[in-house]
Amino acid sequence: MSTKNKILDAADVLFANKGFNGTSLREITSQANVNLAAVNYHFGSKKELIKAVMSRYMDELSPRLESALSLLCQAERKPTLHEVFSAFIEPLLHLNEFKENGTSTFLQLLGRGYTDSQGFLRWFLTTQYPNVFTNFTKAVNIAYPELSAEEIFWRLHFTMGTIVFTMSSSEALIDIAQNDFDNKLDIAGVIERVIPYVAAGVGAPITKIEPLSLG
Amino acid sequence: MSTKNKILDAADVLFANKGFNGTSLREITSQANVNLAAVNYHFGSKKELIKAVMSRYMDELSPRLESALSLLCQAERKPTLHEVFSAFIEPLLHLNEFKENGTSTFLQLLGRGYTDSQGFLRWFLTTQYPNVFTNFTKAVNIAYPELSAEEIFWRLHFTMGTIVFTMSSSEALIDIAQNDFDNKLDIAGVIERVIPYVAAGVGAPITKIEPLSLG
DNA sequence: CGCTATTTTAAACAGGTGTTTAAACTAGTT
DNA sequence: AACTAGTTTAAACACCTGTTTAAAATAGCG
Repeated sequence: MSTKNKILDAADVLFANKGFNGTSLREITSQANVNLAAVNYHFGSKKELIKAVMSRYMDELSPRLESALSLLCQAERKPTLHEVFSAFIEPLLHLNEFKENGTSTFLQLLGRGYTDSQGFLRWFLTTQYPNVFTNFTKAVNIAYPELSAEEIFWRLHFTMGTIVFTMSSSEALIDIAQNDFDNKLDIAGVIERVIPYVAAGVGAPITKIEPLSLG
Repeated sequence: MSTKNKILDAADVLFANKGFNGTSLREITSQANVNLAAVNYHFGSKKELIKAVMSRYMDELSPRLESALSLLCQAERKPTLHEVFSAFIEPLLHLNEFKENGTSTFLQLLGRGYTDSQGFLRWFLTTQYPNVFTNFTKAVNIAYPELSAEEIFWRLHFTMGTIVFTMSSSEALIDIAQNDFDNKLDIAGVIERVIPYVAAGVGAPITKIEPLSLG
């Protein structure tokens, strides 16, 4: 395997588990059995390495997601919200084929990206892969036309939060759940559970926003 | 103001904005106009300072939340999920009185705590303030008795994710929303919007979990 | 005042960070 | 075999990290 890929693989799991700030280049290079300077030689800087790790996933995910959502939008029958969110399952689980546990690390990394590094990764994703957001918005708009653009904006970000946050701590949560409820489950099981939740959340009836009464 | 409080105030906003790992003691102490060694003198270590910052909020929040939820549980009429989540509003907004911008920083800090520092803060909160979780579970159980304990567990963590994640990036989101939709809003407005979402999510109909079909 | 206990201060500590350098090594090509 | 371009290597760079030290300053009290 090439040095570049060895670095990407090691950085992937370390970033997911310890965050971008929490992972040093020395940890990455020693995990990858590679010289320290190799990161700067092949990627230029740590920041560029972070981008490369994310791009590896996004380049695989983005087109699959786009086609799944546009298929849904072009269908005769209006899709349900549940179907819109289910459209994410196949592209996400496909990441597992091209890399073991790809789904979980990708979603963990996404969560890291939102909280670490003061949002530079959010900037990177929204500018480099804007289609993912616009396609998603379109699909939701078809499934629930009464929702205003602003409501969609907020509810989609709530959904991002639910997914990303859940997945970034999914290992710990699965551990707790298996202890407390004696019920075996994995990432796919968590996804099965979260979809009805976010579908119902996005599909919540529209409530007029009024000033808070703190009775 | 005492040195201890000057440090707590400075650490509060810096931790919220840049994360625990991303904030150095030198940033904190220079922001607080205090000598570097003061942190270790008054708190012992950076880790203890983090705990102190969180405890300041939790000690204020926990009893208010407990009484609000138990009031709801003891009422004759069965509460709705919307009411259960609304019970959080007053205790959360009360944090604003006891410290300026208290609400926003607290939820941001909560978000940091889940992703930074490999979950030591989650351990701290669940062991030091377990009532918050059990009371919440009880209230949801009354409002939606058909939900199994395991389903409640998952949906409450989904809700945590929604809230915490949204609030930890609330500033950025509010900025975007104001640009795109020309609609002034603040933290309270976001809370107004997120409650119908999470109430609908937790109240989603129960779906039999089956093995995924990836057709 | 003088004594004590608490607090503040500047300096140093040992170790970790991302990045750069220049020399060594490894193919591939003529 | 000799030259070249690409890659790897160990060492050093300058800077930042949390923590500790011992001296200086401050406050509280008899």
